[in-house]
Amino acid sequence: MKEYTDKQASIAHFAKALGHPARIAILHYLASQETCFFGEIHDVLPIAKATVSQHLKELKEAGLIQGDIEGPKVRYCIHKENWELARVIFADFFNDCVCKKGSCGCHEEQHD
Amino acid sequence: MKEYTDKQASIAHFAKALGHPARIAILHYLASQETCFFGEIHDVLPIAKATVSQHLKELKEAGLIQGDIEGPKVRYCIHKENWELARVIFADFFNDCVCKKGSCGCHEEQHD
DNA sequence: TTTATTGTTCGCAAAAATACGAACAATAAA
DNA sequence: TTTATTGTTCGTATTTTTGCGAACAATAAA
Repeated sequence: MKEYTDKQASIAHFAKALGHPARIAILHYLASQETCFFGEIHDVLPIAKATVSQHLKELKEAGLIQGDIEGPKVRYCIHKENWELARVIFADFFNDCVCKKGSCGCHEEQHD
Repeated sequence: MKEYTDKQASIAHFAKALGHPARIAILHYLASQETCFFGEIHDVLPIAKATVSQHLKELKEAGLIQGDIEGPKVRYCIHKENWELARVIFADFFNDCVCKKGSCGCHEEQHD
């Protein structure tokens, strides 16, 4: 009956931001390019620019990217510090949540 | 203008399943308990049992947990193989997506 | 100054997610 | 067999997400 912990909320928040293929594609692209203007991101995605802008906004609000205005263009980039934070949070989560051998009775068979 | 890759869809799919604090809390609980019956999970969450059941269904459909019927009860458990798969997928993703020094022009200052 | 270019915001529509109580099915207990 | 326990499914309401075109603001170019 307790509420969720800050940690749980934090993990869920990052995960939610990563929970759409367009946003994953954006992050993949940002990591692969020399430059990362909005227009280029838009060019490699199968969605309208208004939608791209929305996804970028969500990633920015989650802290995963940053956007810098450069003339009439906007240069986007992964936010390194928060990215490292997210990496650690997920790594810890996957480590904490291993179903230790014997911790529950469902190890006999792994069926679905 | 291309569509998303299978990899991108896969990452997003797992992330989406992790994108709610109740589901994170469920996974935390499953990893911490000797037994993991539905009722116990319900007891530690601040939501109705119908909602708990729904979240468990989503986690199961994402492949992250499994449920075994035991008498009138259902014993839930993390699905080890898929859990490892997700762990690797996320670790790779966070490794691939580092904004390499000099890869784009936004390293001078890290403001938001 | 006028005209392009660039990207955000607005307004809206459609779809999906979240949540609940009630009804239900299945097993166990009396 | 009847009753209680356990968890899922159904139906529904509310909210959030996703997506688009059009309008807009800001800078750059002509």
